[in-house]
Amino acid sequence: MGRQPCCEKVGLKKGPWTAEEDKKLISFILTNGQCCWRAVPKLAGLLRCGKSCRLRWTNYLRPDLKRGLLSEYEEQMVIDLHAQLGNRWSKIASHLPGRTDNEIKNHWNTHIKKKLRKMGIDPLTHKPLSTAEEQPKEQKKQVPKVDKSKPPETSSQSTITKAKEEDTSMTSSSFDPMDMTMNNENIDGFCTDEVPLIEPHEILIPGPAAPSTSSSSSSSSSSSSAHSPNFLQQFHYFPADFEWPSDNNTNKTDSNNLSLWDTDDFSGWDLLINDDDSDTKLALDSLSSPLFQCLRMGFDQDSWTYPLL
DNA sequence: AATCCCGCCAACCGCATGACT
DNA sequence: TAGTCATGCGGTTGGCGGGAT
Repeated sequence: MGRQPCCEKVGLKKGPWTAEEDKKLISFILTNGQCCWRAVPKLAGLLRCGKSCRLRWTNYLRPDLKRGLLSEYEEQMVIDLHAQLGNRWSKIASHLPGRTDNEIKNHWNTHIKKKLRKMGIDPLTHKPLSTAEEQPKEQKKQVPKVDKSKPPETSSQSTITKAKEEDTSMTSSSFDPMDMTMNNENIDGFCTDEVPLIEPHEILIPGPAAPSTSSSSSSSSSSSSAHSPNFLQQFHYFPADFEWPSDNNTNKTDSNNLSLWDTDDFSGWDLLINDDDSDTKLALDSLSSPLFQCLRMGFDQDSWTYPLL
């Protein structure tokens, strides 16, 4: 009856992930795509349960993640969406490309709540604190899961969520997170800080096309070892005259490094890959590494998954 | 310099839901 | 159809780092 158990609980590792584990997981996902999390730890050689792997990937390792603080615009988005949706973080996150529910939830609890209180707004009801405090506690509860069609009413007019009558429908509304991604580029203060845990050169991608890299793995989770500049260039993935992005808005120490995380998300790669420059296109078309197969085939920004190879 | 306190956030836990046998 | 499992979600926790004393 049923399926096999997800994982043997015995002997599985818990707690913070090491750089070595991250590398294994990234390599595996980039090679095989996201499927069957139960099998991932076994196949990737990890002593973790699939759930842990999934969380680590979705919350921290996904290349399309934005890192760093939320911009004011994003914060406003979160506030507006929270007013409509309550604590449905995944729904809120789905409107903020590159942000995870966990990240938004944390940000809400640590920053936005305080901010709203300071402004005299109750973060639960989104109403002025004086009146909100008169509300019975029960009414302060978030939207019951069973009644998703009736988001809580708010006194404030939301500029964003008006177009999002039904929260669960991303397709029917005129609100388009991809549009937002584009709009963000014009917004002052939009945070593009990327803080990769692992330097890309440390990622091992199995397969004949993947050049062997020196896996100078360190047991410490955040230390990065010295490595040669423009590591991808060594692999002949890019034309020699390809212009490498400068490192203005990252906090990396070595400005010669190119990080896969230098771009906000994969739309940046898409631009690169769809470059009209035929030489570049030709060079990119000849790529055969699993990583670039992923990139060529297009990162699915709707499901936020990589295509299966 | 040592200790304490507090905020942040990655990761875990438990539950709900849907898929599978 | 019932039992079991995979996955996703939201709430909570615990470790770490930085500031205060």
